[in-house]
Amino acid sequence: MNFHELLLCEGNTLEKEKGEHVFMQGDSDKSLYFIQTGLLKAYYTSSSGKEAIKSFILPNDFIGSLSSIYAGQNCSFSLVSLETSMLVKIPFEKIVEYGKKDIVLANNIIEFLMRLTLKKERREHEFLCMSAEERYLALIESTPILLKKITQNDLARYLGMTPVGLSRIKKRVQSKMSKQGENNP
Amino acid sequence: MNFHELLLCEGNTLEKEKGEHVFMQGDSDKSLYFIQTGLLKAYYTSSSGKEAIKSFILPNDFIGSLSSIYAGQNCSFSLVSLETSMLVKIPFEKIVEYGKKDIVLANNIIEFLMRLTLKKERREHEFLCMSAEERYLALIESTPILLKKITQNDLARYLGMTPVGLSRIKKRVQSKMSKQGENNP
DNA sequence: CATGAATTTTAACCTCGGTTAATGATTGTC
DNA sequence: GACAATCATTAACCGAGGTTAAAATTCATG
Repeated sequence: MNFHELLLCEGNTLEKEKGEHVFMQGDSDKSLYFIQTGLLKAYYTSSSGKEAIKSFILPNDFIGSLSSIYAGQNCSFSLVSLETSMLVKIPFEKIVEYGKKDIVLANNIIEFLMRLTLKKERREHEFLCMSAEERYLALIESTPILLKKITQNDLARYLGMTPVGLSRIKKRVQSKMSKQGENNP
Repeated sequence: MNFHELLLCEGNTLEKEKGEHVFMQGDSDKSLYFIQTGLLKAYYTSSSGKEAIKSFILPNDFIGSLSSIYAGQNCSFSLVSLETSMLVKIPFEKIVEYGKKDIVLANNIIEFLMRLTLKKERREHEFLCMSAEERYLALIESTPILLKKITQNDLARYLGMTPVGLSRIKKRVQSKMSKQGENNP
């Protein structure tokens, strides 16, 4: 059995309208969600009420709170739908259970975790080595599709800055671009 | 077979003196390293020559470059020994090969990857939601042992700031602490 | 112990991005 | 089409931390 087959036989499909939450920070939710269509955002809310966006989740991505699933704590972030989205929900327990019996599935899970780790490493690298402006430029390069679907507000909170800061950076970048376009002496 | 047994039968032990590199950014190295004793640091070097520290590796940790192992690229960071260290090196290919045949090992790998992902998530959370000062305080709480073994320079580069900045923060924190110690009116 | 090298601290100056608040632009809704 | 609501831009001010360079401290090694 592979991951996809497991989803079909053990998963439940659910639909979330724009603005509906799948779970909230502080909840206990030991499920994994597979996104079929739509767009979601995973975000932290700090004690002072500020929002920081962990990730956007696109079709064919998975999402779930590892700290709830694995570390025995509550969800460290909230998950909300930005567009009407179709999800498949599956208890993580089921995955572990089948993974213990089925080696093909176990290797699917390994694949999936490796890809996830690689993604997290890239993000770590960006925060460690790049300025806010560089992170913005890198995102334009790597995921231009996302830019069309999300607000500037959300984009800023994903890049680790405020919407005001991002607006300033955009302006700065544009003026650099136009200078680059001029005939250089 | 479990992870530990695989290391015994397929791994090679090697010793690295302080200052010796295991691999350099840009190399191709598709091995996983298990640290028995000692201390290592994994760090990025930016195009402008600046260093940012990805992680410190302590006994019983694993380290390897996922981008080389898995993404078919070169190592995105360098790995250097900070103290004389004993490592066990194993080609990642071997792990995959055995993981395809042995379900106990496959589940060991899943365990290991989950723990790694959880660690990366915590670090992502710190960069997204905390100031440099808060990250410093959090590290004092969570890993005081590390503070005794590494230089301020390395600590700063791990927290995403300069040694000068860290020195300033330390001073600020100390003055706060001493104020807290006074009799509050 | 003495010397030099590395590490840490301090100071002066500067830049980037946060904060607050006002102003425009867009969007949705009745 | 008018209104509110949300979103984006702009401006003024501020503070955290970067940069550079010098001074102080610690460490290593002959």
